[in-house]
Amino acid sequence: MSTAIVWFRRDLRLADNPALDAARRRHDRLVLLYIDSAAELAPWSPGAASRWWLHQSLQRLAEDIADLGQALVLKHGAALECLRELISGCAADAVYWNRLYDPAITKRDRQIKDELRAQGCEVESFRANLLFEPWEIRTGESGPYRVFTPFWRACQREAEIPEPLPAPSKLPPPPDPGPDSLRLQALGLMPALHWYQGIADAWRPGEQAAQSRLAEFCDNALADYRKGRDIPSAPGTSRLSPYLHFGEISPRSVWHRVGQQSLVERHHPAAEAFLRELGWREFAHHVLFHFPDTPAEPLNAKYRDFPWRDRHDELLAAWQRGRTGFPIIDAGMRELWETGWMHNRVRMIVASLLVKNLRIPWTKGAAWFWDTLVDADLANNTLGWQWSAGCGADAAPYFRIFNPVRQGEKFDPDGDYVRRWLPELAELPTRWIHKPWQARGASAPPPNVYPAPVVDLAESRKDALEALKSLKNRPPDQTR
DNA sequence: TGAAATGTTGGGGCG
DNA sequence: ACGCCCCAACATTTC
Repeated sequence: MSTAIVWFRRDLRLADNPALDAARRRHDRLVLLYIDSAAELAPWSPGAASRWWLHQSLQRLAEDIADLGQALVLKHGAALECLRELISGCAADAVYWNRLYDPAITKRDRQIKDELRAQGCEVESFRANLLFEPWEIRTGESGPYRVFTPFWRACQREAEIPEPLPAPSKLPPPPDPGPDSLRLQALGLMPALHWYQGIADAWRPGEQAAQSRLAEFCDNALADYRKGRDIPSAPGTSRLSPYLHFGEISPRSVWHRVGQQSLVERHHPAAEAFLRELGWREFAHHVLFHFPDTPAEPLNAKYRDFPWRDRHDELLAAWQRGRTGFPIIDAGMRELWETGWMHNRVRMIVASLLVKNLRIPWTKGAAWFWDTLVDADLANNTLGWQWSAGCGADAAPYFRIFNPVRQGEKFDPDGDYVRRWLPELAELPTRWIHKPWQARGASAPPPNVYPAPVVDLAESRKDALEALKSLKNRPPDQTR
């Protein structure tokens, strides 16, 4: 009689779960475990919106497991201690988990693996959450990639991506007696105040919802993805990011479902464009794995001395609350606040404004996204912000400064997105919808209804370029 | 996965 | 018929 612990982390699914699959094939008794070990992941323990999602997702997973006659065991505390207690409590022989790649997590997991093996426990980790391991993909000089396109080409030279594993239809029972479990409520993941109604209305966490979201995307939006993905008022993107972050769906499942779409084969331009976004996710994890300091430090070292604005609390607050006076920005920031998510096109626009026009450090934007996004992911968030700030891998050149008016007119031409999130501008004619400060007479929104712009676009753009020039004259570009 | 400044072209109005 | 100007539309350069 042998017992294995399956340690769930951010792989909150039954389908295509290699650790679960191996454990149920090799052992007669299973303990299905989740440990709330957020404290040891500081400063990148999950933010408020992520904790809400995690709570919901754990609830779904526990239900799905209960349907198979098993139970999800919940623990709280340092992971190594929890595992040790459980191993001795149920005489477990093995611990299995699926790998994660955040620096603090890889370090901790390595330690746990060593310690448990030293005490004679079998430990195995599995690839489940990435298509390609960060260490598998190497440049010609066998270093990590820092540019996306050659990285993605190298990935595509790798072997075919295996088909996802089916969900088990039955599971080995728990040991007898089964281990104690905390109640989900006791983890304290749900916010004390009821601010999450908008998020709850916008999302349905869990593995089943992830599968139907994917199917709906493939049926309705995939064919027109290349254009549709840039229109924030339209359902043109997959909205799979939170499901992928928490592992409610695996990238392999997405890869194969998109590749098999009857109308849109793998090499159809629409499928390639979408799968390329999965590629960016891979790239973000690759970069974070090889450059573990990047959540706090620019990859390009010369940006450490960038002349950020000194006192920016008020401007930062205006940006966070969606009170900058630029409709596309404010609409995005309110979509984020209300639903825990923001359309990717708009993420780029709000990031550009914060970093370039307001000259507020990108780490402040990253911190706000970390706390408010339901898909907050250290790899993706870090790459995205460093890309926007121009200091990261394959970054946008610093002089690439988005003009929120132009971007609004280009990607939200009728103002549908702005009107949806800024009801105070609902009556404003389309002509002024992206520049209400130019409206005159009755259609002009009074300043107590909608604020005037917090910066002058032309002037702040010039200042940003000036700041960049001050970097250029610095000693040789020391990238690290 | 930019924007603005500057340069070029070509059609139409008009003396 | 012609040259001139205006300016939109596009292309190129620069940041």
